[in-house]
Amino acid sequence: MEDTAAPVSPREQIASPRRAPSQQRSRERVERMLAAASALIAEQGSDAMRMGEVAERAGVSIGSLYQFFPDKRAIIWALAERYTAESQACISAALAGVSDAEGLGRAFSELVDIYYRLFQAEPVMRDIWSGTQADKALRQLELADSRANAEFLTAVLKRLRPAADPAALETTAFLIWQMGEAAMRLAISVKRQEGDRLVAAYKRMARRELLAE
Amino acid sequence: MEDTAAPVSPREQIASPRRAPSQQRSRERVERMLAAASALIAEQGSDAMRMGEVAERAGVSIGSLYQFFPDKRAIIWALAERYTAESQACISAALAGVSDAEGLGRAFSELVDIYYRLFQAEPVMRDIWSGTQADKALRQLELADSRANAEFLTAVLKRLRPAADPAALETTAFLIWQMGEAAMRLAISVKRQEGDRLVAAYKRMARRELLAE
DNA sequence: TTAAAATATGAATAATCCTCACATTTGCTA
DNA sequence: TAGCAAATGTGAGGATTATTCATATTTTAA
Repeated sequence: MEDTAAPVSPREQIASPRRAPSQQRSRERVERMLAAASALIAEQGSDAMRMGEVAERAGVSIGSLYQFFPDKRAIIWALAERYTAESQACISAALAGVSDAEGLGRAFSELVDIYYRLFQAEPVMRDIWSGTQADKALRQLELADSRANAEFLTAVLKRLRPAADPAALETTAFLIWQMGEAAMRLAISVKRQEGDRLVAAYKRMARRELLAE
Repeated sequence: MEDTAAPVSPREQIASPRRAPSQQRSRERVERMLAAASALIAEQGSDAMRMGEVAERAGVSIGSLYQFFPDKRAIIWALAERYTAESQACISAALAGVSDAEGLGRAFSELVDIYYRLFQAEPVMRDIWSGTQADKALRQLELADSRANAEFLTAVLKRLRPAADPAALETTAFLIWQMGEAAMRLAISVKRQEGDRLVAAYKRMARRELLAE
């Protein structure tokens, strides 16, 4: 009745990759697909997003959608990748010029504010990073992104505390980063006022850890 | 073609509740269903868990499964509820007798260790709390659980620092708790050694926040 | 001009969740 | 104990949706 001897779970199979659009026409259509997906995720969440609806709203056939995205997750991944690229640039810029403890404190505080506002304003980003735990590929992307972001922080810390154990600084930066994301996620899922207080508390904790010691 | 005027997204509809098993026979069968679900989640994750497979492994028909669980999420919720009940008892016990800062430090440290070991040892628990973001009902359960756990911590803090603003203490406790869960999730998704260091770093940060100030 | 490559299409396939009409078992009362 | 109502058991089939594929069209490049 079932598969006679399936070596892997069907859900784990990796979809065959698709060609990247090479012509102007298809590049535009892919953009429309991503825009449609983004809008639908904002409206209903990525779980409720239907492939047929994405195609319809983008004005393409369902077949065209699958011409460029091997499966549903690939669309979400593509959107996620854009967000990571954007935010990394922003973080890198914010931390690049930091040269003393005071500067770090200020830059970090601003960064948290920016991220918090971003989380509040971007339902798509929120949705994608929420689903991160369920999807291995997405989880890897998020971890890689988090590590990259932590890297910027680590670089600053190494500059400020040359004597400290580099591995410990890396751990600290990575943890602070991940906790920040957790704090944001928590903050947006409770009442606004409590959310603000949670983010403020996180900021205080993180700054204490970053500056002291 | 589509629904003519669907007032709610079909995915958001809440499944009709089911009768609780009242006879000995059915209670045993429900136990078997939960055990089967648990085993399958441990093997493949809750997303890959198939209702048909749960029924088959439990030795019941698919219809019987739906007799007691309105939908797939309900099974996962039932398992989640058991874990929360168990862990709350454990946390309450660990923090109940704390009366001074040193005791809090010790109790908290032990609690983190216990949780970390639990996370490492229980793939089902891990899986369920991971999927928490995607499922509104589960997310609510997790938040409620987290609040309840933070409550124990808050109670201790209020005892130790009667002068402090109670709302601030609550926020602190809640945040520390959620961050702990984030740290655990992170720790188990990286190499063991790095995970250990991350948990240790979290412990240090959290203790500093709990004891100082 | 024309053949090859790229792209477009949507009916058909496949995998699953879940329902429902009907069968069986249990608990209870006369 | 007979007999009935409630509880429980069953699995074929309805419904939804991701994904494929044979085929048609458009673009590129020689």
